[in-house]
Amino acid sequence: MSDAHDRDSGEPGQGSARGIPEATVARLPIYLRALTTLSDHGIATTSSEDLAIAAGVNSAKLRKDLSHLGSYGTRGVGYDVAYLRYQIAREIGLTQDWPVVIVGIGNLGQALANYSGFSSRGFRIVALVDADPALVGDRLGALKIQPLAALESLITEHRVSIGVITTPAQAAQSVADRLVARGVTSILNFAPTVIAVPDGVDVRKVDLSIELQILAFHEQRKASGHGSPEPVAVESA
Amino acid sequence: MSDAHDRDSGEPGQGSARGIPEATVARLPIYLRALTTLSDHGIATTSSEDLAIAAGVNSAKLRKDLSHLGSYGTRGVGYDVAYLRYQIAREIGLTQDWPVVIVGIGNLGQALANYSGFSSRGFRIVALVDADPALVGDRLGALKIQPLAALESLITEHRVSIGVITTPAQAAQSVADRLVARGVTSILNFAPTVIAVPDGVDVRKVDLSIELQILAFHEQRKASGHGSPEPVAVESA
DNA sequence: TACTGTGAACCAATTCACAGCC
DNA sequence: GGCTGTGAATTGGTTCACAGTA
Repeated sequence: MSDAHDRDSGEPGQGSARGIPEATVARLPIYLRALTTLSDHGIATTSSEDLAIAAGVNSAKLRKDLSHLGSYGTRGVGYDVAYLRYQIAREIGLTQDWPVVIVGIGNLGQALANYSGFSSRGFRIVALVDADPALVGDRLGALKIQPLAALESLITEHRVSIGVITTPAQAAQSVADRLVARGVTSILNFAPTVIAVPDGVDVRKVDLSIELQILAFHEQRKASGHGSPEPVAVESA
Repeated sequence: MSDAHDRDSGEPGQGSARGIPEATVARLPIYLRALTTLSDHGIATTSSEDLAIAAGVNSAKLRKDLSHLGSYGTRGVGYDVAYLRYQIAREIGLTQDWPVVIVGIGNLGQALANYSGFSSRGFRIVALVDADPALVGDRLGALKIQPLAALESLITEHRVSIGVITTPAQAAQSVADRLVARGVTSILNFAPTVIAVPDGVDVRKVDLSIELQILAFHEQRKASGHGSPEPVAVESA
């Protein structure tokens, strides 16, 4: 996948107890979401087959993924929804609280600040920072936008370990440097540029226009009949 | 892993001329962006080594990726920035115009509607649609927000082939069904739910809270010394 | 000489298929 | 009987290392 996100650091060759493959880690949140939905619908038990459908993967992959966490199912029966949900949440680390700072309060930063999907999952946005003096002091929900100069003290004050960068591309590296210098070790980067960080710091990037470009590539292929004129139905959806 | 997106349809076993691996496709937009940056800085020629650094990958991967498109470099010299840029843009399909509709004009939908990164790359947002009567009629840039009932006619009128869903989760499937019924074959889904589509339709999903959860997982690992107490420097950044 | 393009080797992820258990 | 958990097989992707060439 694609995402194919790049994960470079982290001891790859360690044969220790807990070596959950990166591809599995990326799917755990999806399983968690599916389990929450099932739970909301009053479903108490599920099978790998049903859960896989709810998560949009195949059941073999789901079982293999879950097997990396432990044996939380019952052969012949399936999985207890609430129990499995808790185990995955714990594995991801959602049973604790993660203070987050958002740097760059443009349209996207505002959208993220208001996004309920964060707060409902243990992420607490504790500070909003922007370089534009015209924005500083504005309220957004319960938070006031702070000047960029306050970044360092805010990180320390709120013990922030995850930073979100929603600045223009040209500002992103400098913001990343300042986050890292103050001890932030995880960065979610929405700025359309590559940022360099020292080893031990995790960066995930989301580039909205890249996603559209990937779609455009496939769309172009479909438009020009480059082999089979009709989309062939290989496997059912 | 990218992100590890799932790509299911599309003839996988076709031995035709053009079988570009999905992982490569996902990186082409990154190379394109890096080339544009180099070009903006007045750089006319580059090597796989320099371009790889600008794109945040290693040079062997870059060369292998480019080799799938053809031989656009010169041994002993490198790549012509403008030429390679054009070739990649053409491969992705950015030399043509892609009309896009955005459904769901909440915070995120608005952010996307205003995002300049789309328009600058051949994506033209031709319609904004929302189910909330209170929003309908509002202007956003050059566009008026239209009622959900207008979705079908807008798709036809503007020949839309790419749809962006930024609705709440519960509305996403119904919107997807309507898009697909009118001939949309590529969907970018921001709603935090799995949507089912028939074979031949491409869906890419972006879930902002999932990205944070993946970071949280690694952050948790770093916090509890689970093997090596200090982050080990394996390779330089 | 310096750099690309690519077979070969390696590694990660997915899928298959069935043993093991309730 | 029905479902999980997992070795084995397969597929896809990355990295190595060097032959080929301007």
